[in-house]
Amino acid sequence: MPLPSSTVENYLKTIYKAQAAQPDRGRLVPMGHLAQALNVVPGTATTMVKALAESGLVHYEPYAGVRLTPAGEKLAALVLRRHRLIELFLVKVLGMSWAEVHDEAERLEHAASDKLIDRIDNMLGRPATDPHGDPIPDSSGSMVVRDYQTLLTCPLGTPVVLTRVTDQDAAFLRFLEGNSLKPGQKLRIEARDDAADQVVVRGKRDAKITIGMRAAAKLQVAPAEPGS
Amino acid sequence: MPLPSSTVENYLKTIYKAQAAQPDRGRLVPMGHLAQALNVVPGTATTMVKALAESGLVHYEPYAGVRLTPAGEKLAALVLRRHRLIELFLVKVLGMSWAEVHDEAERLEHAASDKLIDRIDNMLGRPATDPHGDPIPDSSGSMVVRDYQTLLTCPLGTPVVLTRVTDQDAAFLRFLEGNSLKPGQKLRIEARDDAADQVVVRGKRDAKITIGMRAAAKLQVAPAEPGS
DNA sequence: CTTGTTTTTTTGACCATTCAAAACCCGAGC
DNA sequence: GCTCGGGTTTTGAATGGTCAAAAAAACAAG
Repeated sequence: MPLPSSTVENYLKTIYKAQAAQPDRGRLVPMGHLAQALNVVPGTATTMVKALAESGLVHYEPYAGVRLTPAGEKLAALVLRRHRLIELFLVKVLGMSWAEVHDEAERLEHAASDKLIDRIDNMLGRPATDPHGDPIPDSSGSMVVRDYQTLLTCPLGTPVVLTRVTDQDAAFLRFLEGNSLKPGQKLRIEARDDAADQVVVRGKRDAKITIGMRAAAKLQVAPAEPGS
Repeated sequence: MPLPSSTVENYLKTIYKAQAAQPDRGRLVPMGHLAQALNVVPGTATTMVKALAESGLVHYEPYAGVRLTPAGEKLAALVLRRHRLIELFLVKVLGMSWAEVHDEAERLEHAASDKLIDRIDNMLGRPATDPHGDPIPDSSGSMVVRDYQTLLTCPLGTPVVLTRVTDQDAAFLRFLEGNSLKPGQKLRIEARDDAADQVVVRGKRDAKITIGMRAAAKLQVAPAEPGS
């Protein structure tokens, strides 16, 4: 009943993201994974998750893992909503860099009221995605999840649009920014070489950028609209 | 050494404001007053204040009270800075009402980084006061404290400008807003009647507003600039 | 199966913050 | 000076979140 502490919000958010990241979205998230993502020892995660289960926010199976209940999922989505709207706001309105907004939003997301969030949402024109291309849940906690290809899986040669970057690491984002690799950017894959761990893309003004496969997997793309 | 928790920040801020509110700015703030302002029982305040004294942020005299050290004063001023810049930002940029920004800022002030605050400060043009007319400390923690008259003490008849409202109560602020009593508004005191507990003010477009003396004491004014 | 490794849970402890209530101090008035 | 009462401090306990390390369960082979 009482409003969730920021710790609880962080647990829910982390479980949510872990669930979304694994292939089968309904599978249990192992405790170890959760603990690592939250930077706590496994025992701490166990304790906390049991409390969350107590309040009906997660389903917990000892020695197996944890999964959000519908209630927990909604709460997590609202935290994500706050986080992503704040990120976009910081970039669009305050002119902050793509790379530095994550940490800021990480703290502000627990302090911003629904009223403030709604005002921000409104001011930004009810956006669908944040600066990284991550979808923003609406105020009821539902969002449109789209499955994209990555630079590893998309077809060679055909034009695509960068839609989403699934890594918030500041250094990585700065690298991308330096190469104009931001959501919305049109690209074409020139070559992929497994052995050399290379993906070669043509980006802005046909600039050639070569990245490794692990990085390429973090860049999601959609087929380019023909009419643009 | 570690960054202060929001609890610590709140204690410092409250002591700061209590010191500023009492006639002799260097006097000790009694524990009871502090506890009441923070909504904790006196014993809690004692415990916390002893810890603050331990870390050199306050000077504490048992059974007498507490006062900020220079270090504590600086920290408190920076919290106030964050609070007031956030309030002004919410009003100016997000179009929120004067009356509702206080609570929001109360939480955000503990989550906003220096970088963000500086960006806000910059965007607002390094303002000197917040929406209530409270002065905003600069990034080094110093601010210009000006002593104003109040509607109780200012001369009758002569034009004055409302400069500061020393009460954050939302209902009170809504009342003021409804009567165009916001900082910057030109006023003239028409009459004061101790017995009737009345102060009669001519405000915007000569509208006549009558308020009680306790309220009048919360409205600070400066002599109106002749050239306007 | 039994052994060894990995993961998870349990246990006991700690820190920050808080309250309730008992004990204490101190200045006002007699 | 003594006493009373209000403010203050102490004490003991609770809560939320955490860790370290011991114990237990699950898993993967041989």
